Amino acid sequence: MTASNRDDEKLKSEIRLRFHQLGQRFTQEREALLAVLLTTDRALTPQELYEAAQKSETVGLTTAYRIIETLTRIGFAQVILINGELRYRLCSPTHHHHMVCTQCQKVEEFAECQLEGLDYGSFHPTSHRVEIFGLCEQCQKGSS
Amino acid sequence: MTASNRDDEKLKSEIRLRFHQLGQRFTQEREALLAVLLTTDRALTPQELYEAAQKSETVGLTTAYRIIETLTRIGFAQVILINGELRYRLCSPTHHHHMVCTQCQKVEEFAECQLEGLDYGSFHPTSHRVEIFGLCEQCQKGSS
DNA sequence: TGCCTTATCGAAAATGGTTTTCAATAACTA
DNA sequence: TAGTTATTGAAAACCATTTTCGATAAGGCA
Ligand SMILES: [Mn+2]
Ligand SMILES: [Mn+2]
Ligand SMILES: [Zn+2]
Ligand SMILES: [Zn+2]
Repeated sequence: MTASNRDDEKLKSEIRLRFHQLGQRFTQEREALLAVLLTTDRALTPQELYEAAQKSETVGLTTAYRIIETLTRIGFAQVILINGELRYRLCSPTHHHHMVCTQCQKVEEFAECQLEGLDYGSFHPTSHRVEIFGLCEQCQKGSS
Repeated sequence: MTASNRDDEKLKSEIRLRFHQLGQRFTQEREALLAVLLTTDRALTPQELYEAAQKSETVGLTTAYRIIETLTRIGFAQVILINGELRYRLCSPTHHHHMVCTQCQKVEEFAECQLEGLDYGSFHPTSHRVEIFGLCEQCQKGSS
């Protein structure tokens, strides 16, 4: 099963380009970690990312933390709080929001955004976050 | 400056009632901690809650953690992720969302919710979270 | 009111996720 | 290919949160 909602090849080359612009090297370890992030639709903990990447390449947990930090900082990943845990998901850099399965941590993106016309009074908004929590199709069947 | 958006007296008695129903005692420590939460409009870290309560009553940090856990579990407080930190805010138990100042951590509630009519496809939604980040009125002036 | 049961408190220790350190290594450039 | 320098990862440090457990106090009841 391939990850949905994103154009993975496009995203991958965008990330490579950005890394290059920032003078970052494209190491085997980063390649392996990024491959994991590109082929999952779940939001992962750093530990999970580390374990998954381990299957194809020897990577350190520290390196998993580092790539998460970098990707999040430059806007290619987002943190999501699910069941009290911080998890990370590769994201397309366009504006979108998330449907989050609280059972398997699958994250589906959706683009509709209803927040534009709202009245915020004297508050000056700069960004926002919308998360729909629930059960994905698979998890509805599994645990009816 | 008193906390906005909530009817603090009403909220306080609701919490007392709920605590009583659960067989929880209303100790001096909880009184002091709750007083802090009721009189601030900021989302606090456990450490900040502890320090603020300390001014009127001797409280342990552990107790601050415990009341946050309890209030969150029974729906009278919510966790918000601000600048990478988990912060907690007393909340009215009615459905609402948040405008969050990323500078002073002030949280204003708003009730409008545009998410009802959306099409979630095969995803089964159970709850959602909407957060508007930005600058409150004070912080706009202060750091122009 | 005073007693008794038991929830609660908090200091200290344990836990565990995340960050820092630093010497060895590998990626890019010329 | 050689040289420069970003990157790696094991180990240590860090620090927020949880657990432990003996002492304390809340609150129901006689
Ligand atoms: Mn996304
Ligand atoms: Mn609220
Ligand atoms: Zn699921
Ligand atoms: Zn502010």
